[in-house]
Amino acid sequence: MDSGALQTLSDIPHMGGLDDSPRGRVLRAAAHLFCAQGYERTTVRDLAKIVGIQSGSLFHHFKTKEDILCAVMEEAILYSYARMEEAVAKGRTPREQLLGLIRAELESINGDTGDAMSVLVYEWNALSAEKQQYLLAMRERYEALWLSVLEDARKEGMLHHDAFIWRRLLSGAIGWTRMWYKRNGPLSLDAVAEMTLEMALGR
Amino acid sequence: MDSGALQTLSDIPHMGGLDDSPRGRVLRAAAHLFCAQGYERTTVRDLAKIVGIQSGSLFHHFKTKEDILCAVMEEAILYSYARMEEAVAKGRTPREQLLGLIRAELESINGDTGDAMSVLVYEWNALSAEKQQYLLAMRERYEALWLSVLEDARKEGMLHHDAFIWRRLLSGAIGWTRMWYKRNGPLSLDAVAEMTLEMALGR
Amino acid sequence: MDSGALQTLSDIPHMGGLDDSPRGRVLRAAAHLFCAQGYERTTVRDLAKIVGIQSGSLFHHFKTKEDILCAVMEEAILYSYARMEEAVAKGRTPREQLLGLIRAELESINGDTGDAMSVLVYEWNALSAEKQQYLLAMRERYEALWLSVLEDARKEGMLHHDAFIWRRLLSGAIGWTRMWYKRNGPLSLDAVAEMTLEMALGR
Amino acid sequence: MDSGALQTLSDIPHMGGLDDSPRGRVLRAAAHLFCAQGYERTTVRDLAKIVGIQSGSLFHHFKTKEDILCAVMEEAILYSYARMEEAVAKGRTPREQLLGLIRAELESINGDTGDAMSVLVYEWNALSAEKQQYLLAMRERYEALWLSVLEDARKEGMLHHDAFIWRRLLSGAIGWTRMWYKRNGPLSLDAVAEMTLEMALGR
DNA sequence: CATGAATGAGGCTTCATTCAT
DNA sequence: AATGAATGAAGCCTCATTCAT
Repeated sequence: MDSGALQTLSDIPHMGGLDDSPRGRVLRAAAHLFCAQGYERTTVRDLAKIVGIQSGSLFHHFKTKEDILCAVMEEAILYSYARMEEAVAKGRTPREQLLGLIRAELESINGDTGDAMSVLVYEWNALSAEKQQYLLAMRERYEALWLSVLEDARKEGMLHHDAFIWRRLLSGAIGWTRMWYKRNGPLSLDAVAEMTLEMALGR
Repeated sequence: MDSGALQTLSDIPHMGGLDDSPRGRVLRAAAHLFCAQGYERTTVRDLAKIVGIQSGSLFHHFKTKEDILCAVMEEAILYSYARMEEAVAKGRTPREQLLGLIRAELESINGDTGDAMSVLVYEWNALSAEKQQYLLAMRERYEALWLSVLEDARKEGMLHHDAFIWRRLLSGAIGWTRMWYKRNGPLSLDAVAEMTLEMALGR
Repeated sequence: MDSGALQTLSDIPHMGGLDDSPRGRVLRAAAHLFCAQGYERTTVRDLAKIVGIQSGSLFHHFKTKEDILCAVMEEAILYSYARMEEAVAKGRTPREQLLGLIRAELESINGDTGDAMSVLVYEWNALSAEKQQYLLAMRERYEALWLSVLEDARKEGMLHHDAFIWRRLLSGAIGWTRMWYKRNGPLSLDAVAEMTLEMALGR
Repeated sequence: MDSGALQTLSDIPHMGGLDDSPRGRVLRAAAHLFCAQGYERTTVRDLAKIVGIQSGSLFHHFKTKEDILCAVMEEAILYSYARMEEAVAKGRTPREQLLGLIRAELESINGDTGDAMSVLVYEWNALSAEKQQYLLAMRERYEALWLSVLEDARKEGMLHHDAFIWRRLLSGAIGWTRMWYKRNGPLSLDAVAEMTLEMALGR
């Protein structure tokens, strides 16, 4: 989270499915900078410098700075959703599916898409109403996947309360891991996933 | 981008222990605007307008805009800490104390200090390193209170894992309530506190 | 019309009723530069330099560069209209009134408001539709004054054609004087006015 | 600011002697856009889009944007001059020649070369001094033709004043027709020419 | 203490022009 | 000839901060 000196692109993890096209390089750098410094505090010159182009050249690929922000968020949602969908498909029981979901979201938040996921949460207000609307549809599909799995779990008696609220408490707990979880520390992401599941289901 | 019309001060909840001095009025308005629009997107003119003074006059009370941000955060920590301390003093068992803590933090985050608490989390990167250092000491005392209560609970066999990690998962879950909890909805804060405790301790 | 090196404000004629307020100084300089170089080719820094302030300071007095253009045009219309109204009031016969009008418009176009009048004609397309609408109301009142005098002349048998068309031919002839009439030349403005009237009425 | 949707080339009148070579197509589009939006407000991308090529390709035909402007003006002068020369040759008396000239210039200004003629007047200042110099020679030849005919008329007692001044008043009146004359209106160009001649010569 | 005009650095964006393909 | 990505200078405007009144 601490930016230090401005890096070059090769120091930034290769996020999601972004290729080495100019567009992909801009989005990777943007996710990193918007997360580390904040959207407003990141200038288009900062961004261009890391990508290795002139600031004016950014505008061949994106019409405005806000479009870049929006594209970063879109990639975050799409890529994370894909990971979650795969996890749900693999799980054989609601418990396995729920663990898979937790594991997938933890991976999205703490892995190579983590910067973009943070930006999605922290810079939401920087978007115009229209762009919020556009992304909201994607976010709803994302949440619907969670709710369907939690609802299954509730029907099997694993949850004693509303699936909505349970998702929200979980969402907060998982999202917050970004603030403290260290990839190279003693704790594996799988272990965090297990503990989170335990917290969710008791025992 | 613009969150509705700019309000006047009397529409903004009377946060914490802030009196009606110029300083108090500025901090209340700042907490509100920084939370609603973000620190960078809030201009000192926006702020002055709500307070009902000219932008130049702000600088008689605070040296810089960043000082205002820092003061908002400081108030948030101090006031929330006081509320938690009181809750712990009232609790007779670790369980009661933990519920009290959860209830107190939920109140801080969703009550009249909620804007300031949000700013504390969302705008942390806007602070210079020195100011972060200054506030970090207060945040550590704040966390220490949580850890001592959780540690007591763990000693009594109520927690099966590290108190640190449990605090972090709880912290995320509680903090995130700001995104979804509605004061005037069907769910009381006490009910949320109970559910959160249940999640933390199982059963 | 040839700008040469950028001048300082004191070299620019003291147009119309503009006082020495910042606003007045900006408008005088703007009329001069917009006329000499064109609106688009005049930068706000050019303008600020002549006024003797920083470019950012312009925006305390006018919200946008376009607002400055609009204000220049407004002053041109209002001031010229006042001059024409006075001339009409003084004339005792349609012939005298018509000569007075011609004389007044020649003065507006070749005198101290000449830059602003040129800008009004040459930079009309630089205005947004809304601002054009706003000024159009003023221009219509301006033209109405001409038409009423020309109509009186026609009723007295001095004109053999439509007043509308006669006004338009006259308007072109008068406006174009800016391209060739030299104040310090051998020809007085009164002489030009006489010749123009003679052209209009024959004999 | 934006004068309706951007058209395609086939909507633009086929000006003067311009063929369908790339050069001719660019000049036709440029005359139209420079007139409708102004030279500075027209981007080379606007221009290329109407022509149906990429903006970079423009520079295979013209070295700079200013060269395009200059070429438009040059075509305007040359074509209009040719039309006037023909009219003079046809006239048998000074009166006929003068009417022919007026008719020819009205046609140039309100016909298919009208855009280019407007550009010649309105965008003169956009040219560098060298290019102005270059075109000035052509304009002088153009004016000389007028003056010789007016001088003949004066010698025959048809004018009571200086031919120079009479040309200037006429030039203004004729040029200004572009602002109000409508081709499809009730008034023919021949009628306007007659009235203008009447104004010039009296009776 | 309050005002509000002025500062001046810096932000986002546009655009004519170039050049490798 | 044509393309279209890239350049880099320059444009308009914003904004925290200062200071004379």
